[in-house]
Amino acid sequence: MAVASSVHDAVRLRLAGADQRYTTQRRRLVEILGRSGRPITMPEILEAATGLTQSSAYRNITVLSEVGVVERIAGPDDYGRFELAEAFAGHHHHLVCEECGTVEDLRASPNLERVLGELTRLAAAEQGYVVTEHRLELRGRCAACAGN
Amino acid sequence: MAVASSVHDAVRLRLAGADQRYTTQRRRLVEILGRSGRPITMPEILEAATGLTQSSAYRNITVLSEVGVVERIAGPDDYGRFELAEAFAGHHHHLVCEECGTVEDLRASPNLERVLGELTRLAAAEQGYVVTEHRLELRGRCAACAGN
DNA sequence: CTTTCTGCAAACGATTTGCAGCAGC
DNA sequence: GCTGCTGCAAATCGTTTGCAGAAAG
Repeated sequence: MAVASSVHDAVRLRLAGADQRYTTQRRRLVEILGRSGRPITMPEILEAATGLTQSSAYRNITVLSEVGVVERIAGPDDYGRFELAEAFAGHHHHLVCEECGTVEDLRASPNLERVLGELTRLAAAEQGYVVTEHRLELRGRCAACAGN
Repeated sequence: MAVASSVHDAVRLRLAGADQRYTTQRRRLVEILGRSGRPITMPEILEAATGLTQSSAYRNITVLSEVGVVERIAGPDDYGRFELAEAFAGHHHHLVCEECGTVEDLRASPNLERVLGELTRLAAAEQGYVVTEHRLELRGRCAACAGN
């Protein structure tokens, strides 16, 4: 399943706004992240596409982060995980397998999200917080590991 | 506010179960983490108590993690953050300030917890996960930074 | 006393960066 | 063509580890 060209257009636009170019390598990164459907590590990114240099991949991930196209999250191990930002991948949460370390996406129903958003805003307000985003992390065993 | 001696007793017990000793330095770490009321970085830990060596502090944090007394979470920057595990600090969530990077604790209302429980059940059902724990991360501006 | 800690200094590994040549616009 | 990107190799920095002396039980 390829990434929609509208996504590429939007990315190009964001990059242009920061005087950045949408190069072959950056396009490939967006493709890989968009296809994976879950946050992936740098080793996984490099494995998914030959021809990417590690240092340049890091540099480009950084640039894409700065223009709000990519988000970096911290996994259970030493590796950072990268995914398309919510504006491109949609709002979702994460399931972290404590056994194999994989991180999966989870989409919640609009109903639950609405209640969640409201309650979090309320709770945080008690401590003077202005909440801009919420992210839920569920830890446990993924289907594959729970079967063992 | 000092850490209750019952906590120290429980920690000593857990350590003893792994053939580990409850040394002065480990006790001091538990004190610091227990008093902070929020996850703190290694620099903050070392600043909070003179006489702690960095390498030993890391080693002891690792040991305390292994026996389930300390938990390590990833903050917005390069530093890991450490806190007492839920068994000692109670169930709570995190507020991450996008401006200053500080991480605060947030205790949720029963209402909010109920919604989280529902999301958890949903995840388990849809993707075959066995969820053991949930953690909510709210991003935004802390009271100090929102005032600016 | 024995085993586990501690401190020091050196090692590690993910990520970053300087520099010279290449590619987008 | 100018400017910004790429690849390479070296640097950075939080964290880990080896080893010899100190402390817990």
